[in-house]
Amino acid sequence: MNHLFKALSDPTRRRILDLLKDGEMTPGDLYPHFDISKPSLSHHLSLLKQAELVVVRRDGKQLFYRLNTTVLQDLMSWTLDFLSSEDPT
Amino acid sequence: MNHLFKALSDPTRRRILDLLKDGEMTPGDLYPHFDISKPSLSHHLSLLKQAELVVVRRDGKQLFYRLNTTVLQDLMSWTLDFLSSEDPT
DNA sequence: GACATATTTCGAAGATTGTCTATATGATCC
DNA sequence: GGATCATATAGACAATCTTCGAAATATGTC
Repeated sequence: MNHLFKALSDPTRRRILDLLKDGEMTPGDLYPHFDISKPSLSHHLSLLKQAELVVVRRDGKQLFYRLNTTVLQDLMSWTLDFLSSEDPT
Repeated sequence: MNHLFKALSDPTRRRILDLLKDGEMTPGDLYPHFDISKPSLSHHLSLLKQAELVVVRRDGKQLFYRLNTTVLQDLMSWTLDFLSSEDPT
């Protein structure tokens, strides 16, 4: 769970996730959307992968990153747990 | 939104929120649950307040911190946005 | 006003993070 | 096998974050 929150705490990484909403993308596709170097982008993708927010597949030379919504469901549960515990004192 | 994610990215702060689920608490109440100094705890509370995850009221010498679930509803919306955009290609 | 209690703010040390350039890996093509 | 393209890893540096002890603020009591 800590990996997840750490991964989400950076704006660049959240923007990556936003872009992946429309379907899988390669680092090469993502790169022009950011003002950072390719290694930096790669590093962000690595953290997202560690947090299991994305999954990767390889096709030839390219890697395709795709959203993994499983962990986001965990985030939903985590959040709901607070909303349901609200004490209307 | 960035303040929110940054605030949630620390385990100590998430634990504070957990403790506040059962109702409002003072820094003095929270302190024995952690292995950090009072200034550190105070700092975490300050970040949670900045992120609007908690609200504070004073009664005499004591400050009472309480969960503010409004922002957590925003987090829910943010998360749901991903789950609904899942593309079953 | 002097003192005690509850909590925060200040200033600095150490750890973690984001970024870069340079180099390495993996896959394809000739 | 060598060249090339796509991407990752290594190592270094600056910025940010967490933490602390010391000092400051706010409230209440005598």
